[in-house]
Amino acid sequence: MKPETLNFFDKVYEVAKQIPYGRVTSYGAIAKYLGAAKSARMVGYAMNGSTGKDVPAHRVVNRKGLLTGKHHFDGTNLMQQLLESEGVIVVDNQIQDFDNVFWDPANNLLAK
DNA sequence: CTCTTGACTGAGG
DNA sequence: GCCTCAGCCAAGA
Repeated sequence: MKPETLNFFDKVYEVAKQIPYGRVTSYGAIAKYLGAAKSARMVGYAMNGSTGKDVPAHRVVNRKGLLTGKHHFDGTNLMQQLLESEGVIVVDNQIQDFDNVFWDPANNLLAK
């Protein structure tokens, strides 16, 4: 099947599932990997339906490492707790040492 | 079909 | 480094 066979949303889910434990990435990184760097917002929009799809949406944050999507989780601090459970330091909805835990799909699914 | 909204990003001040 | 503006594309009303 061709990549075009998959919907944009499905592609986002597939990439999100590839995020290793204790790592995070940004919407833009995923969007760029999918060839839709201009559609970073669509990634977030797609994640809207990620709940209940085995997609670690808590590992996806904006380029600042800020947990912009935490409001979409059940609890108010659920997203932060999930990240901290994986060894990611989160303070005030923002990931600490972001560059260290950042995971770029284009630099791992391809190069690696 | 048109308008609004949005889990974003980059550029400019 | 922070704030504001504009561009981006898809889905829902």
